[in-house]
Amino acid sequence: MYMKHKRIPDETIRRLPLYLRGLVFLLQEGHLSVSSEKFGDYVGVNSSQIRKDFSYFGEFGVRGVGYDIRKLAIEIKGILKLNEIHKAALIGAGNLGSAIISYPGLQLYGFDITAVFDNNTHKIGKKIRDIEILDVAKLGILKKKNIQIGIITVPRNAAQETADALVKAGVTGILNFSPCYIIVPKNVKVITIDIAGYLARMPYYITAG
Amino acid sequence: MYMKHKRIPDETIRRLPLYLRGLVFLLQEGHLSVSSEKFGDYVGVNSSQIRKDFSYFGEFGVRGVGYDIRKLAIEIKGILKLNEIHKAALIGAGNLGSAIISYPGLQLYGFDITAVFDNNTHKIGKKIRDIEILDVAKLGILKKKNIQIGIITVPRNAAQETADALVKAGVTGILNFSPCYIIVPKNVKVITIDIAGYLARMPYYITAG
DNA sequence: AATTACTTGTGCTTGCGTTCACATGCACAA
DNA sequence: TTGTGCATGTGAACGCAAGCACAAGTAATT
Ligand SMILES: NC(=O)c1ccc[n+]([C@@H]2O[C@H](COP(=O)([O-])OP(=O)(O)OC[C@H]3O[C@@H](n4cnc5c(N)ncnc54)[C@H](O)[C@@H]3O)[C@@H](O)[C@H]2O)c1
Ligand SMILES: NC(=O)c1ccc[n+]([C@@H]2O[C@H](COP(=O)([O-])OP(=O)(O)OC[C@H]3O[C@@H](n4cnc5c(N)ncnc54)[C@H](O)[C@@H]3O)[C@@H](O)[C@H]2O)c1
Repeated sequence: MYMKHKRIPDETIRRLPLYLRGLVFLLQEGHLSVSSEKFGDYVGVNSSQIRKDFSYFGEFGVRGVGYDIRKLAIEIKGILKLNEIHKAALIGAGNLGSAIISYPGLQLYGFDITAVFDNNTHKIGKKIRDIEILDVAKLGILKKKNIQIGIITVPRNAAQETADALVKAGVTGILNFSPCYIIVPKNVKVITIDIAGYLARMPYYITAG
Repeated sequence: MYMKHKRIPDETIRRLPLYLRGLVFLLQEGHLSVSSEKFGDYVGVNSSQIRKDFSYFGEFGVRGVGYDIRKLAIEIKGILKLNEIHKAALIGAGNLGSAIISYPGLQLYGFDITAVFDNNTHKIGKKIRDIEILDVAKLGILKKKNIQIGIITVPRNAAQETADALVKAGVTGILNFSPCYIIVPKNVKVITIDIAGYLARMPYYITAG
């Protein structure tokens, strides 16, 4: 893959999964190629923004024609390192955790939740979607299983200790749904999704005055 | 409330719920006042960023002393229009929808999901957390109930039609969990949370090379 | 070969957001 | 009343991101 020497904006990285998803669905709808203009309308991003985002990584389109959807999707998968399956572990098999385990949408990006943990003795040993819930004390097996990604869906007050345990088990990427700031070594990436926080902005936007 | 004439950055609005949450939890831990430095460490934001964010709305602190947590929380609630309870409707009582209905964390910001809809005849009439699931065909009652906020947790291919129905029912703010771009009139605010998209960035960050 | 229609890739401008650095102001003590 | 310590509030500098506008390149037609 041809690579530019420029710094890549983090906002660009943030949009790439959105683009990839859009391309996959366009393919499913029977399209084979698309212009930046049409694609921009489809995913809700300005067309020159899209062209610029791609330009950081190479020249993926054909002037006067547009982009080959299949080819572009492969390029983006490569950039995001989504070419191979990524195994992930989920800690906290509660309401949200169960929903995420059952969510087929993660497959689109090549993710597979292959290990689930909890500390509730009533839940340990049971299964969700054919995956047995394990005792969180056995988190150490992630190293053996070579799992690098952890998803935290435990209550807020258990989030930091869970993160610590994940790091100890060799995890280098954490997706955190608990509404709190988590401290990790700087070689570990944490992405926190604060669902309630998104909703909390709504009244500001929709209330007159 | 004293108001500056400056334009307020959207990123500032995005951080306010985070601040409010941090303040509430600090209060629960017994603190009464906090400095921007300490608070910054607590929520994971640079301290001068915090001071600047507040400065768009007034002078909430005391020089040499810090911020009165209770007072600051009230100010932020006022800015975000979270002083009164906001009723919300949720469409799609599936895995994710059920988790969100059961989530107590929305109360912190004053949200109350008072109406739930689905189109599955097996679900209509049943209850989740004492809330009866209604037929989505009856979405029109939102106008009578004066509900302004809708939460979409239906499958992707039903998201746009659900949004259309919500808009028709008078909703002006939509929190959308479906992985797709939704088109609405410009007096309606849509916030889309693409959970899988967050996870999809992880391999880029944690993979060497 | 020349013309037309179309769309990409990108230099440049503009705008937005973050961080620095310090003057300002408060509290408390001597 | 003066001095010391501390933390806020903000102008100014910096850095990052978005969008414009057009040259460059492709395809199809005459
Ligand atoms: N439910 C939602 O829609 C929602 C929305 C936004 C954020 N969240 C956040 O996600 C997290 C989980 O929410 P939930 O509604 O699924 O809660 P839940 O109580 O249904 O589930 C939490 C699970 O974690 C387990 N657990 C508790 N402590 C543990 C520990 N130390 N180690 C391992 N497992 C442990 C519990 O046994 C339980 O199964 C919370 O932090 C919550 O704030 C939830
Ligand atoms: N489950 C997750 O963890 C998760 C994560 C990220 C995104 N999402 C997204 O959230 C949405 C819901 O996911 P889910 O896992 O809860 O799916 P689900 O299938 O469990 O639930 C969907 C619900 O919507 C109902 N429904 C379908 N069409 C409808 C219509 N036209 N009107 C009203 N109700 C309708 C169904 O009867 C069902 O109860 C999907 O768009 C999914 O992509 C889910």
